[in-house]
Amino acid sequence: MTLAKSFDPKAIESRWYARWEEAGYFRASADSPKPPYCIQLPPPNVTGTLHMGHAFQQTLMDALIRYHRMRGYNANWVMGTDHAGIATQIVVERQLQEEGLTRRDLGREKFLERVWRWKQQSGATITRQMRRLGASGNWEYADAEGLKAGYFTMDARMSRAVIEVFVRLYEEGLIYRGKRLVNWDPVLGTAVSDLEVDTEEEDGRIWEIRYPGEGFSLVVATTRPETLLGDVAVAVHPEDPRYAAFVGRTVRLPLIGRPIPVIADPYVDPGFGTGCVKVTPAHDFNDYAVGVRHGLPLVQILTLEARITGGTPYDGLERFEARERVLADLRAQGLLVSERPYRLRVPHSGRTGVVVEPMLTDQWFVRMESLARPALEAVARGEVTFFPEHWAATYHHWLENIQDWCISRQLWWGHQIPAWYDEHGNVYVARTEEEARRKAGGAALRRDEDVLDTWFSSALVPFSSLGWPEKTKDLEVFLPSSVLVTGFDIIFFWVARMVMMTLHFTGKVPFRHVYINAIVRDAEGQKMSKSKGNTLDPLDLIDGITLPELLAKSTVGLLRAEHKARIERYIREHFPHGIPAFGADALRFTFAALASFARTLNFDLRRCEGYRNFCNKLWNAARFVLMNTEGRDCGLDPSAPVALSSWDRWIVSALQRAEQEVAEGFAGYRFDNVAAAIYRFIWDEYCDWYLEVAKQQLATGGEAAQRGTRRTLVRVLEAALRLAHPLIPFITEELWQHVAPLAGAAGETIMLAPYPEADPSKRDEAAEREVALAKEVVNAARNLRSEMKVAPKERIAFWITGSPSAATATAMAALARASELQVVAELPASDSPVAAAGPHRLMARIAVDTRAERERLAREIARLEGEIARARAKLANAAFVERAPAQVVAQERARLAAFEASLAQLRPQLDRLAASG
RNA sequence: GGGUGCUUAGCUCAGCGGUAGAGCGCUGCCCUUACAAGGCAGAAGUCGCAGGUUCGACCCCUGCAGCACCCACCA
Repeated sequence: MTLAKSFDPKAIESRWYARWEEAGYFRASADSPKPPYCIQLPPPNVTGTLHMGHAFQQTLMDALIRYHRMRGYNANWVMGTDHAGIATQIVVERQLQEEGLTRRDLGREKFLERVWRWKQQSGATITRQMRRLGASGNWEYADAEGLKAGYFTMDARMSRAVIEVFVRLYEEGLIYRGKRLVNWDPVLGTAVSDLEVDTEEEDGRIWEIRYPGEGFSLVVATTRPETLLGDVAVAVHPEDPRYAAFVGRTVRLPLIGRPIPVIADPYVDPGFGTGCVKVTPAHDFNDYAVGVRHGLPLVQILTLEARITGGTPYDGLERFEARERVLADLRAQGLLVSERPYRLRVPHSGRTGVVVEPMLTDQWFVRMESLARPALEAVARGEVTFFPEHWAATYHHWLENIQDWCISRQLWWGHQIPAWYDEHGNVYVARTEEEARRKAGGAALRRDEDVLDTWFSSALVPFSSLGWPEKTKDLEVFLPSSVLVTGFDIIFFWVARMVMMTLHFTGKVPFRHVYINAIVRDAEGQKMSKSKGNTLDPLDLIDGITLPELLAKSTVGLLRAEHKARIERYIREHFPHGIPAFGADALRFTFAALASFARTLNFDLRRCEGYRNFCNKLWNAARFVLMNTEGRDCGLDPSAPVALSSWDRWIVSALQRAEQEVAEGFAGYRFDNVAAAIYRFIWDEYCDWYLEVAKQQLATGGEAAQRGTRRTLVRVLEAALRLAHPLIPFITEELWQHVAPLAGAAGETIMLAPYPEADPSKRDEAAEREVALAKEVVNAARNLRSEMKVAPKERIAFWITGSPSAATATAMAALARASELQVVAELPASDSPVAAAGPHRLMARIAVDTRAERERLAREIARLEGEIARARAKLANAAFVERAPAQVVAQERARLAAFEASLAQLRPQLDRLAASG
């Protein structure tokens, strides 16, 4: 069967994934005798869609999984999806909003039904997209819901582990409940953790306000004048002489008239502002600490919706409105001393972007200190290793300064906290309501309404996905997993917490390696964002998309209509013809090629196009090989004589080198090096040199030589396909099916074929040297042809000195279009163009364009003279000769000699041309 | 205020104490029966700046500049 002239990714990809999955190639089991290799997928949001970051990360994971599977490991890629509490709830609430409803209109039960429905309906999207990418995940593993999507963090099994962990931590005193100041998102109406708050610098204002006392007054500086309603003191530094006399006295709170004390606290920086600080313990983290130290009361002046409350004249006003009213009133009363522009840091909710408010509420916390210590030690001891290693410093820094983790969220979508209260407010933490009731002695109980932070369940994934709290064999075999592949943005959210929780509950680290992948940006290094229009959908890169379709999908559902024109402009400029279909393999190869240890990855469509071309190159190379080997003797019969040329031995040797490079690349998570080694081997060596030489060998070689060439062609190609399979699974499978039988390789899929390992015994230094020289001669000949403007098709004869090898002769005929290679002791005295290549001197037997040749020679001579001057200067330096390693000095001498020999040949030729011309 | 990373060809990026590299782009010539998504040849970089170490620095050290990001309670 013959292959199409160019490869069609769509046709190939649709064929293979379903077959692989149905055949069960992705499965792994704890009962396998093979050594385990396990990766936990960072579970994507169940209702989400695949973006470039996912596609990148998953490509690398799949490459690792396929690589190890082929190497004989029991490769288990544990799949799953995350319920993503806040994100998912927001989406569904937005849907309700369009119907004019709120979640409270529905009530908790109905609302949750609605979220589950949305989850069922959209949950397949992202796993379907992952399949398009070729992700060979173990979909059936931990698949409690029977959806072939792995676990879901809220499925029965995972939920059980969450409850168990919560109860145990509570019983150990590591979870506690308390009224604390927490970051509050007034739009979502929930607490968020420190990590979910993004502090941004903004242009704002700072005001100075006078607080009058008896016979004196103090001026405080503030960026939030409305909070003075909740002030309970004015603080000064204990050693500030300006204010020492007033400490212990009282000032009156402007607008309110409440008397508040002047206190001394070292927290105050006397050098900043006026040196007086208003203290609002109920609405500021620092002031809270001050309040605690001084036993000050808490005056709450904001509702959970961030409106003023507390019996002030401003009650009911929204906080920013209240600010303006307070300022106006202060101004009216002459208490506003100054107003200046000011750069300030404003905390925003990572989810809604709204300004968060420190709010005094009852919340659940995890005590982190004792959990953090072992997690630090595990990394310090090298039980967990970061790639690139500098990320360990980030990890350490956070864990060393860790704060208690607020885990309760005032949401409905999530794991409801397993705590019940009796009518007296006593709390009973239990696995079930029954158990709680027993503990409460049968009292009537009410369950805590809050749910857990999504990251709480995520932190348990390394063991909960393996069946914990049962003592399963999976836990023994697949924990710790081999490597975690994830982004640096969730080192705190997820990585550190997994290490802490897994160590605490299993005594094992969750994973041995952490590979921190780069963040995907656009080609110009800009963050991808929908409002810029520079996002790329991995599926569009795979399938292609027309300009109108791209415009339509990029501008649909925009939050701000005014962005539309800008986005359209961006897209028309950057994707004037839409996006061609590159196919999953090209996309994957691009990701791998760009995956160096840099922290950003600028995704360039042109790179993707280049690697699509690479796939096409591979396709056509296979086509050529099949055309020349199918139905012919490929040397499978061991009794038939096989003759191997230096070129045949060389390509096998080069393959070993490539295999070695690939192995090193994978071992160090240098996917860019893996991709480069494969690319270079297939394109630069196999296609550009070996295939061309093979044509010659097949055309002119004897029976045994042809057999040897065919055998080498198919065998090397077959191995190269296996070598490339982890990066480009679809095309390699398609081609392998055709090529493998000719190479004598058996098996129903390349996926399970053994991965090629470098075999030192197949290295052939002699062949490599011979071919290197042959290439040099060919290059020199090609250069002569090109410089002398010989027509590409024209065959010309060459003279050559020295004793060219058979490899050189073959290559000259195949690649330099030499009609004849005449070996001579000395080049004839002729004006014909001359070049030097290693020990050889080469002369093209053509009528010369004297001027062009003189110019060419002069250029070449100048280059040689430059090299010679540099080498001589180096060798003339006594210090260099004495102190540099002998090998380096010898190498320098050899270079000099080679340059001089070449020069000695070219200079007389130039003289001769000068004389004759 | 701490901390991390980056600065190499037009663009995107590798690199290494001993001859500056790749992909894309660019120039010229070729529709040579595997591939024009291709072939061949070629141009192109004082490796951010200034010092230092060294026989030798793009690489190691110090300082500086610029860019990016992370953390942090200065009202």
